[in-house]
Amino acid sequence: MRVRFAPSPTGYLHIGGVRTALYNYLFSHHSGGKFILRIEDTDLKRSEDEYTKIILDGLKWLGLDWDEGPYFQSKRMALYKEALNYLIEKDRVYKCYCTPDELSQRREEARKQGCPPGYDGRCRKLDENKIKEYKNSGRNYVYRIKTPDKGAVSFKDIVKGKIEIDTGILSDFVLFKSDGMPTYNFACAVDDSNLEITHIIRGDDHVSNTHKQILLYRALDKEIPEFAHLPQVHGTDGKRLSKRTGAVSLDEYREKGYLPEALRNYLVLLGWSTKDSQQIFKWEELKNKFKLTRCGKSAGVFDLEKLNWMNGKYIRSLSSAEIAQRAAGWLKKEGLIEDKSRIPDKVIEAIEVEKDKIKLLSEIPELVDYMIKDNIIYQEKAVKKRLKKEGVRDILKKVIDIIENIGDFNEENLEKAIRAMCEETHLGAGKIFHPVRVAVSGRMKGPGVFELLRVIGKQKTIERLQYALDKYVD
RNA sequence: GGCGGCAUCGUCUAGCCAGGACCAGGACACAGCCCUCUCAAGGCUGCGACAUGGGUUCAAAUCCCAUUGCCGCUACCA
Repeated sequence: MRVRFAPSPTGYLHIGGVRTALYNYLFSHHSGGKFILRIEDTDLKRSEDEYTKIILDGLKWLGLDWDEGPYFQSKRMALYKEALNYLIEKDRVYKCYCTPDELSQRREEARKQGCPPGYDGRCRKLDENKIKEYKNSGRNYVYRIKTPDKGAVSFKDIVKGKIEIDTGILSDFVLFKSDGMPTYNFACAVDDSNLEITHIIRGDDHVSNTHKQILLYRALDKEIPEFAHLPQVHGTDGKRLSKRTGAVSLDEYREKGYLPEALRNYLVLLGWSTKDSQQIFKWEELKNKFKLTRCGKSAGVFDLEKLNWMNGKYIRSLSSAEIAQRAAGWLKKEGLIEDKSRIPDKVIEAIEVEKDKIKLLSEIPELVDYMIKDNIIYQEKAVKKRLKKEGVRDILKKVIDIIENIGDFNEENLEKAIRAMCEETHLGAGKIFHPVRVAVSGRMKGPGVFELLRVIGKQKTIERLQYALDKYVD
């Protein structure tokens, strides 16, 4: 089995496209087939090498390595011309001299009268004089295919089932543009047949192209592959995912700190499921379990909340050292580490105690920076609520005293000593823990106080307690 | 306008093909409780859906028809 992913290099890798690529990858790996990459860059105006690089990088990052390619349509012109010549020989195409202006004018008129707006086929039978006249007036021409007037084109889609249309409504569409480039449908059909693609898995915005392409396979006397049309990915507005309703490019997710394995897992469930609605899959497991026949038919809304949950779930399953490694870029950017390849234990410890809270790699720095950096910011609200209270002065003083005289500065000793202080002073644990947390971190939220103190260290803990005492406590 | 496709909790979905065990199951989100020094995480409970109308049948989420809504295509874009 041979499948392909065929994006056009238009600037970024669309997240919906990524899901298509994923399904292709999974399908081919499920059955030991080949996953082929083809870049559809026939629209020269919009294609750039830089855009191609974005696609390749993105796929690699996600672990969707291809077995063949990338093939570039712009470099396969000989193939399309050859195919065109075959059709000319067989008299299955003709030159059309109509200008774009004429065409759009006629289209408009047809629509007004409620007729199908397709090409009326008037250049199919031009006499010699007319052709001469057109040539002399310097008109350009395109090649159109002669579509059958009667009959039906039908195919059995793996996800949608049988889809049939009347060929009568298919007008003679363009194969070669006047700039000498093949159209999408033509290049696509020629390539898919040349690359011996057995299963075409793509978005369902291509269903209506399929009939045209089948006509082309027939005209070319080529074997028709299987088709599987995946429902679209929509934004929260129910429309096609757009920048308005959320991030559409893979890079944006990458930059926010989503794990590739989490993104994959989320994406695979957007349109596919197992009988028992399993949520979390190991990569290998996914390759085994994925089946096109279990894909849904209706469009799905991209739900960022669920992605966030899943990302957190995946992050929690990693060791703190691994998390730190993966977050190295963000840590460095915020000045928490100097060298991406050598992450200090302190940073890993800080991540360890805040691990359960991480949803995105990019938010790690703000979660742990106060445990690592020297200067911290005391949040106004926290100070007011926990430090500007009666009795806090005595409590903090006592805590400093305890810590100074503690044996080993570890969680057990700390807890034992401070709990003992609770008993002694008849104060509830919160009465002591809360001010201490704010005094050493400047915040009301964070890890348990004892692990917090351990990570900060004895020296710094005492300094901060003293500082808070001097500066904030009445 | 024409043609095609789709329709189960707010969202992703299971169930539909082979009608009954479905007063519709799971997951995210939300609410409450438990745990607890805070925030999370985790556990438990709750809230919440078969688009509408007809039919077929002893029995319909499931089969048929119609309606509605949404999406896509209708280009010398891909």
